[in-house]
Amino acid sequence: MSNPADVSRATTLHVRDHCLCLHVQRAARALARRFDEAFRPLGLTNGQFSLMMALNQPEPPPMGRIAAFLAMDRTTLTAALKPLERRGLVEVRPHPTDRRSRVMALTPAGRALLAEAVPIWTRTHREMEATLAEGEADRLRAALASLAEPPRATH
Amino acid sequence: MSNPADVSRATTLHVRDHCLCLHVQRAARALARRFDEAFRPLGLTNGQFSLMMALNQPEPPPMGRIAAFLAMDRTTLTAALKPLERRGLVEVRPHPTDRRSRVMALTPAGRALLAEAVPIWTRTHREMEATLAEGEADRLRAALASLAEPPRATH
DNA sequence: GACGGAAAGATTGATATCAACGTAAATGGG
DNA sequence: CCCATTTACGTTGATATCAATCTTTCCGTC
Repeated sequence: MSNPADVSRATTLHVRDHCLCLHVQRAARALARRFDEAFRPLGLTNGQFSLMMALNQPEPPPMGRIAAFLAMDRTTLTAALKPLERRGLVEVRPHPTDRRSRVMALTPAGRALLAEAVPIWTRTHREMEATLAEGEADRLRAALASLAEPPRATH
Repeated sequence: MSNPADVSRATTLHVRDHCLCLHVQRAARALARRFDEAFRPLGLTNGQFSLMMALNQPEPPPMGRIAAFLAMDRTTLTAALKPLERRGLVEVRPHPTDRRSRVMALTPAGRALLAEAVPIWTRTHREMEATLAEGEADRLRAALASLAEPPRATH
């Protein structure tokens, strides 16, 4: 039944308990569900909220910059914009000078919906942060940010 | 142009810098890409690796237990099994006594592929953990685990 | 100005994710 | 034993995610 080449029980348990990738994916799914549920009355997901918040700036940003900020593929951003455009919350326009590029901006309806979403975020985030020890949130953010950075070249 | 009801610049920046959900999603995407790339020679994704590792136990577990462990929807697990079944890495069988339930088990080919994947995980994980300060990984895992827990009822 | 490489996105195809709804089986109370 | 409830999954439809590949445009060099 058991082959000597198989992964041992001890190794299995070690990986399960220590894999940061698994821990992060698990937390990502749980948090996504929780915020999705909170935003549901507005018809927004956590990802749509974060994207719209990233677009809420004076100068309409190009797609590449936002994709990098969200650490997502450019093509994922293209797809994520579709439902928001359909609902008239976001507008995509050609870049004024660079014809390769496109810039994104919230519409008035988008800004209005975002304003409704912020109190929900505040409440949900406060509840969530309450499960963490004092000062733990800051440390957590810092650690996640360093993990999200692309691997440094070793030279 | 600017409506008094709009979300202020200060609020926008606060949410962007503090939202744990965003930080976790970002790290999740970055880590997923990194492990996916490492496992690519084997044709595995990080999620498939974690799932197979979770199945690598003496008793074939039922779907619900694994879905809970991975903090994912049961239907997501159903979908995730499809490619692994097609490749003959995992087998799904009816539960021996409970006819509602189904249990999953690695095939010999699945166990063999998992054995190839473990050294890749070890190397990649070591590189990744190196970007964290001493003891930071343990704290990070603990914080993520508490975030991944379902919100406690307040009574 | 032509040309070659780099940059910015789009499209396609595969998998991942979950809510909503539906089905079947176990379970507990009468 | 019967029925209502709970439990365990599946299916469908929508969105999310990324690699691979392609097109268009910009920029620097000659």
